Amino acid sequence: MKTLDQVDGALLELLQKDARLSNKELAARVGLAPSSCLARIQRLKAEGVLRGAHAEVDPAALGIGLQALIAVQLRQHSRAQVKAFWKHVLALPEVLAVHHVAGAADFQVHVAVRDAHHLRDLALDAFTTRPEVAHIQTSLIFEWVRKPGLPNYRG
Amino acid sequence: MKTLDQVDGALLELLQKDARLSNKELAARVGLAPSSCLARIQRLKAEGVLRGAHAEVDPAALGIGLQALIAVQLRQHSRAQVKAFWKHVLALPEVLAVHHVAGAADFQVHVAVRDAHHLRDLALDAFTTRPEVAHIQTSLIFEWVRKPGLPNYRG
DNA sequence: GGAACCACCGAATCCTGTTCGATTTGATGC
DNA sequence: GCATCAAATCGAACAGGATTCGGTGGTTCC
Repeated sequence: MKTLDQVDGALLELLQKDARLSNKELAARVGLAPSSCLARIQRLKAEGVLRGAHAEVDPAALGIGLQALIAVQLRQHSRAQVKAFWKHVLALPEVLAVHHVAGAADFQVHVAVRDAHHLRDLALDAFTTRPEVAHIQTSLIFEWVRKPGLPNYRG
Repeated sequence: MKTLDQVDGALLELLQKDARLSNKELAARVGLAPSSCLARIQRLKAEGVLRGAHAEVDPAALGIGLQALIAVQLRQHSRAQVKAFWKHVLALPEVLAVHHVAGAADFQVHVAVRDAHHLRDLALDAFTTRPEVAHIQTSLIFEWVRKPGLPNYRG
């Protein structure tokens, strides 16, 4: 992977803010001809720097009434248990994100559910009953924000 | 906001997987004419269901060597303190996401930093020294995944 | 100095996005 | 059952963007 220059950084920043910008618009913003801009973006994709783009949707519109963070402690920390739990939890439709962490808990799982009833069922059926799970602690999410884009420590 | 039908759901799902799909392609996938498809998408945007699209970028390419979850406990839970902390933390470039939760901690903050040194400085300078912060606990992230797209509890 | 290389540009072509009027579909009221 | 209205869809036409390609300028390395 070649190192990124200022223009690459600017392109990535723009696309992280709005992935639907046209190539022409992008080119104008960074001061490049559309053809050159396109070449850059194709290179970034080929190198794996640009991994894709995802639309952001209003959770309420999809019937999601509440979200929670579930901190999970496993009984053992064997590779097999970690892998099994990881795979299981990723397959659940309610799960938005999974973090495997070092700390008080082993996993932090972000889930989106219809309502409190749904959350209880999920916690009981998909977490507590799992053999590798020792203990869980559920935290209701009042509000959350994800900043679009990563910080750039190169440019 | 009007209720979403099957086609709306399919469009949202497709766009959450790949926000750069062309209108023509989208139309073909859901079995609509491009013009009708465009009208749908404009309606979804106008209603606030479709909020935007963001590119996904390889963290390593931007010089991000490690990430962490920081659980924060405030001294008091006054509205003023919560708001002050929220605003402060959102302004930090290292912060990817903030969750205001009900549970053992008051906030869960997801941060991305260059290295362990950078993380220590961040914890000390931007968290521990804050007057409203009583206690923090940092968990290193080994690995994490965000599933693209929300579950749809309507369709 | 010269040759190879790289990124860039601008024009030409092809394709897509978008608009608009006509048509169909479905619901409502008589 | 039939007429009426509103909403959604379609297809054609126009405008504009995406993509390709040959040529140019600058840089590096013999």
